[in-house]
Amino acid sequence: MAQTHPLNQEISLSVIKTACSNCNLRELCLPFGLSLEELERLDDLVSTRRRIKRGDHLYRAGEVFDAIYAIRSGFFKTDVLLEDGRDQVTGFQMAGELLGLDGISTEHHTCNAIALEDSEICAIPFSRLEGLSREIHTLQHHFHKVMSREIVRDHGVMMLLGTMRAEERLAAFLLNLSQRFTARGFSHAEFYLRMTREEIGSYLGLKLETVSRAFSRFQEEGHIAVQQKHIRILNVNGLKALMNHRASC
Amino acid sequence: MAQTHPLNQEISLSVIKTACSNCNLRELCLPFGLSLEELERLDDLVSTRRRIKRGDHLYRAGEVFDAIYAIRSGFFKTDVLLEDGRDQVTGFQMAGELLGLDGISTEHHTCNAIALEDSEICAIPFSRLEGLSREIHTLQHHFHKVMSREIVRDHGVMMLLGTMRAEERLAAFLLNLSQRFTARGFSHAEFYLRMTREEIGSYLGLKLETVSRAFSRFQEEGHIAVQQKHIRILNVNGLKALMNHRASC
DNA sequence: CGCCAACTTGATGGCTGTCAAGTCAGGTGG
DNA sequence: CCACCTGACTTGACAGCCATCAAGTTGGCG
Repeated sequence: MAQTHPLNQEISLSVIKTACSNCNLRELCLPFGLSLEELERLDDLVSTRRRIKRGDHLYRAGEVFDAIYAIRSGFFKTDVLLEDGRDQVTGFQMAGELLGLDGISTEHHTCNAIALEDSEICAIPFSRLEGLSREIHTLQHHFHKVMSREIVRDHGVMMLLGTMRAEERLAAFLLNLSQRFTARGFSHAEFYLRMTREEIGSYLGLKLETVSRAFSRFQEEGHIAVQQKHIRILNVNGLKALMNHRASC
Repeated sequence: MAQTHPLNQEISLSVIKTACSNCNLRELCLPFGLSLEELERLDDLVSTRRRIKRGDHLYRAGEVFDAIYAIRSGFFKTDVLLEDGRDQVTGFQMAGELLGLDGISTEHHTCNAIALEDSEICAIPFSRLEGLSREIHTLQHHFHKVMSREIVRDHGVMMLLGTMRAEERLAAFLLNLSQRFTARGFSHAEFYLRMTREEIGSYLGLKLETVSRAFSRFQEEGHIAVQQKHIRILNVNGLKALMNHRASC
């Protein structure tokens, strides 16, 4: 029934119609757990797709919210701006993840979503999603889980910002990326960063110089190999040990 | 129809049956926007109430999740523990706010909820809430808003932890508390802290000594009057200016 | 080929953590 | 009722991590 080996790195060219029912990401995304018939009803809803070029906004803080977005391919960041000019990256999102959940609360987006590479998204009109999830229990429950997962993720970031030192934060960041790439069928040990040192620093509550220094240090100690945005993880356990550094102290 | 002046500081003794339909907090809590008939259906669901003594757990990380909790009276903190022993307070919750949303994601609670004073909560079985919100559109939508608001709140905390200095964080914390007390009909300028300096520090990513020093400094500068846990805000604008301190630099 | 953004690396300083000592308030028991 | 005790808090001295400022390097793109 449900495909148990959900992801391939190469996308079959025979897939023309871009719909949830034949999307490679369906096991990571909103359609998780739906029956074939239910999937087709979701397809109707997710008819709008959009390409977003690298550097362009998917939405901006303050804009009226009316849809959430599933990332079909590509890479995004979200950031928040304070009145006084400070800003912070609140997350990096990759294929299969949802964007825009923050907008439900006030019916206006509260952050900016910006593509870090040419990307493709599926727009899901929110009122129609609510309608369908009133009819499809599985969809409703899964959507609630996705929102809850976002809350848990945010708690993890708060933990990171509140209790970890610079190198621990960066180690946690790399391990998190690695794990998410793995879940998408990519190498867990080798990947390209889509974001700048400054964006990483903003996310981790550090300055770009500190991020750069930490990368260099990890390389000196043989945990990773860095060449600009290309990262190879040489010693996963080394990074994990770094992350839990406090345990020994 | 709906009571437009929702909160009184003294609770009428004539209210015996503790149900959403005659709860003083209904405009802050889950019942917001429901009709009388819908309210009664929610009442059936929220039949379980519980008293939690100061210091006791409402739930613990790892326990199976099956209900969310509305705070009827009292004050809670939630905290997360890392494997290596580090922990952090992820939030303080007061009357009318919901606890346990983090548990939906994995069907297990991911944090501890601990009463900071003798409290009373309403347990809301989650599967029944999902059932009812499939039937009552308003309830569904409001619940989504509440979850989304939690995400936005977390982004605010990330901002605070990632970009603000100690005094800015504490100023933001006090202003946030003040605003929430105001919404509940209490004084915006005078309140008792339910939590210790250490808990404040944990929440703000600071050590308790730093919190203490910041309080002293605020007092010296005439922004507040502190006497242990009793806080009087003397100069709201002063605190706001402190919070946006970076603007001038 | 040249420009520019992104990145690396070094030197210095400041904020906040750490360690330590002392104060205060509330609760308990004699 | 008071002395004592304990946890919470305050304050001081010092140190370390990371921010800041600065200069130089790299790589990509027109």
